[in-house]
Amino acid sequence: MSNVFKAISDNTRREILRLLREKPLSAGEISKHFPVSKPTMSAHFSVLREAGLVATHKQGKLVIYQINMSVLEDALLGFSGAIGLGLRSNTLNKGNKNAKS
Amino acid sequence: MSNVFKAISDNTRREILRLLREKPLSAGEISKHFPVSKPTMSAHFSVLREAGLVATHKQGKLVIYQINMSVLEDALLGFSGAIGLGLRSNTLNKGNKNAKS
DNA sequence: TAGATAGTTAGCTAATCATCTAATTGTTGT
DNA sequence: ACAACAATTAGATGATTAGCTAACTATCTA
Repeated sequence: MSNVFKAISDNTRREILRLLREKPLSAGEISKHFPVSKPTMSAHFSVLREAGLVATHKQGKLVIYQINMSVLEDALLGFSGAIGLGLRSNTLNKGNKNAKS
Repeated sequence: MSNVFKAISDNTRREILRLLREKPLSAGEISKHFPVSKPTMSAHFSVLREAGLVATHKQGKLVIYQINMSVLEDALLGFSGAIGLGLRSNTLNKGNKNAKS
């Protein structure tokens, strides 16, 4: 999906995904790590959500963001394959896409 | 490198890389595959070149573009690692980054 | 119910981007 | 030297983008 590449073309959004690698985080917790306004962060979240790279659920007044590894994997692997770059998914993570390590 | 992700965020540029997978091509040969003007294509080539994704050499009046697999591999693998997505380089292609298949 | 907190939406701006046409540079062949 | 061809540069334009402040919505708690 082209939206995935647009989404990860921005450094702030790549950093958001990196933070989400550890564990799901609320919008506010994520925003603390960046020197930009909350509305700007919210816009970044929208881009990531529309690309399917993150999923959300509400928890009280918090909105929890969670990374969606498979969408990222599909895009990267698909592109890598189309280009003839032989990237492979790590079999250790198969069926455990959100593994911390 | 952030420029790599910007470069591959555009569909035309991803297609250019896909064409270059087969073999090095001149600017004109590449341009034939796209419904945009030559100057626009030239601008796309600049973005790819500045990201280090392609290298060029002149051959008479032709400018030959060649894909640089290792830069792409480094960026994708680096990001994949930072995010905790366990992509690995295909060992079959080790030391043969420009392999056709 | 009122105040505080979390997050998004609305509306704006400056910068970047993809695209175009016209002009320029460089190379080859006659 | 000149015509033809390949490609880039110059310069303009409309669209998208990342950023901001202000205002709104929703939830919790005192």
